[in-house]
Amino acid sequence: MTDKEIHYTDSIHFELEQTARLMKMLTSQLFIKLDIQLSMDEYAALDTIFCHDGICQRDLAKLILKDRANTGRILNSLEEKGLITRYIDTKNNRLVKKMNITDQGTSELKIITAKFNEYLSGMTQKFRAKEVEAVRDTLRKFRMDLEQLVNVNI
Amino acid sequence: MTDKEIHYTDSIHFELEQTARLMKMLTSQLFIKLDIQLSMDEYAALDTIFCHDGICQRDLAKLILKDRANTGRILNSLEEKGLITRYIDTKNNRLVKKMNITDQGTSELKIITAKFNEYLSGMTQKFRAKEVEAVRDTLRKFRMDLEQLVNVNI
DNA sequence: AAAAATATGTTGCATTTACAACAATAGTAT
DNA sequence: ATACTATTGTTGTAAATGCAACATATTTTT
Repeated sequence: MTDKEIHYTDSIHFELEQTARLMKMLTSQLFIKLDIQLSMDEYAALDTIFCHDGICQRDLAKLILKDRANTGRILNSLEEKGLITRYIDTKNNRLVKKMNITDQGTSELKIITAKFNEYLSGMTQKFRAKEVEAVRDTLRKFRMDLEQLVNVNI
Repeated sequence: MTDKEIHYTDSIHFELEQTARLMKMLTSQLFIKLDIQLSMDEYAALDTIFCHDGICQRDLAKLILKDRANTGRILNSLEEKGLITRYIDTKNNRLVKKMNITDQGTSELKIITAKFNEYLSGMTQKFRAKEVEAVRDTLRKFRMDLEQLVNVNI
C-alpha cells in the first residue's frame, strides 16, 4: 500500500482525456492538410443535421454537446457557407429554429467523409475492426451512464 | 449501400470526443461540488509532477498535452498556491526550469484523489473493473499509435 | 570564430468556449 | 386574469487555449 497508490493519471478518465485530445489534434491537422474549409465542430454538426434533418437548435446542441450559444454560432457559419438553411417552426407549441441540410451541404459532407475515412483507415488498420467496434460500443455504454450522472445544462 | 453510409457521428472518433467531453463536465462539476480549489488541469499537472518529481516544464507539457505557454501558466498557479516549487537547472547542458511538489502539494493531492475516487467509484461500479481496465488499456494502445501519427508541437 | 540552427520558456494576441443575462413566447398556478 | 415558471435562442463577457513571435542560451555547421 506504500507506493501502490491510485493516480489520476493512471485512470480511465485521464486516458480518455488524453486520447481524445490527441485525436482532436490529428483530425484538425488532417482538416488543414486536406484543405477542408470547415472546422471539426462544423463537420460534426453537419453530419448530425444530415442524420436528423429538420432538427431544432437545442436538440442539436444536446447531440453535439455544445451549449446553445455556441451551437447558434456554428449554425451561423454553416448557413453563411450555404450548407444548411434555417427556418422558424414550432415544436410542442413553441417557436423553434429548425434546419435542413442543403444539396451543397450533403455533397460536401460526402466528400469530406470520404477524404477523412481514407486517411484515418490507416490508423485503425493496426487494430482489428472488431476491437475498434468493441471499444466504441463500450465507450457508448459508458457515455450513457455518464449522461445519467452529469448535469447537462443545454 | 444506399443508406448504409458511414457517418462521422458513428465513428470511434466522435464517440471518444463525446465521452471525453461528458467526462470533463462530470469532473468539473465534481470539483465545484467538492469545493476543490484546483482546476482539473492543475490537478492533472500536480499528479504528473508527483509521479515525475524534478521534471522540467517542456517534458511536463508533453505528458499533459498542453503547449508550453499554457503549461507555464498552470505552473504559475500551482506555485502561487504553494503546491510546487520551481528552480533553474540544466538538462543536457541546457537551462531548464524544473519543479518539485511540496509537502502541501502532496497532501492536497492525496486528499483530492481520495475525494475524487470516492465519488467516481459509483460510476465505474456499473462496469466490471476488468472491463474498465480493458478499455483503458486499449485506449492506451490506441493513443500510442496516435502519437506516431500526430505532429505534437510541444 | 562566426553564423545558423536548436532547445526552452515567456509574452501577446486571436480564437474558442462556457456561463450568465436577456428577449420573446407559452404553459401553469393562484 | 394575472403572475409565475419554463423553453428557446441570442448577446455579452470573462476564462481557457493555441499559435506565433520573442528572448536567451547552447549546439552544430561552415
